[in-house]
Amino acid sequence: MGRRKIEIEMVKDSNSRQVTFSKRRTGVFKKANELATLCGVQIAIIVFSPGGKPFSFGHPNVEFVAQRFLNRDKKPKVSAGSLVDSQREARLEKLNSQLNDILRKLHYERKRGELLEKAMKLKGSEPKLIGELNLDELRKMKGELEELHEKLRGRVTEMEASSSLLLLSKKPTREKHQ
Amino acid sequence: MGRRKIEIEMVKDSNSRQVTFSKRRTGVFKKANELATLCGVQIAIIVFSPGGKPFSFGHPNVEFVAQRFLNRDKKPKVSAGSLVDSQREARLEKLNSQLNDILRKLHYERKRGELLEKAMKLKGSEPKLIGELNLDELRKMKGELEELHEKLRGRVTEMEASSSLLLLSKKPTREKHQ
DNA sequence: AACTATTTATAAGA
DNA sequence: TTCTTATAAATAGTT
Repeated sequence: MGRRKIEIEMVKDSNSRQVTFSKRRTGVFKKANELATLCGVQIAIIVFSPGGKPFSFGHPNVEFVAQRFLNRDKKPKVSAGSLVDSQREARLEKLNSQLNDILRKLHYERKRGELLEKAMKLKGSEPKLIGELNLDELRKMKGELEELHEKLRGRVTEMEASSSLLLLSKKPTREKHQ
Repeated sequence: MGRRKIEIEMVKDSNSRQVTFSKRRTGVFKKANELATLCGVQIAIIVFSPGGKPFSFGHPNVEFVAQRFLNRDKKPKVSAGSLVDSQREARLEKLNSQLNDILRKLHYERKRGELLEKAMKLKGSEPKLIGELNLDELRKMKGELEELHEKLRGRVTEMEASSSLLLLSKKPTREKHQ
């Protein structure tokens, strides 16, 4: 986005990397702040510099957002007893349920993959199918591949959101950074 | 950044606000991903939409970054709570670990399925493409597929490593009753 | 979801 | 680190 286009891959020179980090961290935090303000939403960011120093940004603050994230599907408990105990039980139940659900989906996807592969082989076995792909098709395919890869991270994140919560919920904290 | 400059203040119209949120959330996550890749650093973002739905992004994943952040000034604990507590922690961690593992596999399978499907469509779509083999183009395509696969594989490995580190670094901790 | 006119972010350079 | 500036990228308003 500057004098030249750069590839999004690890900057090799250590000094340049630190410079890039500083500039872009500022950029990301600024964008996050704008998002929070424009849309009236809560957001939290935690990032470690190449040197391992933690930076964070939160609107209204990291703790608050993290707590909301944690508590998003908890039911208010009134009883005395051990709140922690019941929360743990709930977490376990939820994890178990998620696990089973995911396992079913995994099984389904594997089957589907197998079937598709077989179908592919059938098609591919015809010598004639190895054909001249025109440039348009190739470009399209390339674009789709890139798009897929782009989407990958988001998907992973979505699916992991729930489990990450459980880990987060284990400790209260403090923060102050940036 | 568009047709007009806007003030950074809450967007009044609810629908526009949701649209702005979607666009900018994508932008922030993309920037975060670029930062992580360019600088080889860890970052995590949690944000709630105007409708209250949670979104998150993490490199390598939210829980890992969060743990690193939360543990950054913790001292090793010697004593612990009851046996029951630690048993529960163990169960919880094991489940979490399993869940993450399965999620990775599921994600991989889904991606694979999508790719196969796309390849199928390409092959099946244009009969007249079936002709002479253009080696250059085929090689290019093969290369891209391999690259994608490599990236997927790297991602999985990375996450597995993080997962292990996470488990190693964790200490059973007591939650505070609030 | 797509499309562009503009505004922003930022890579290099100082 | 901070500033400058040429260019790449993000996105506001529109379709």
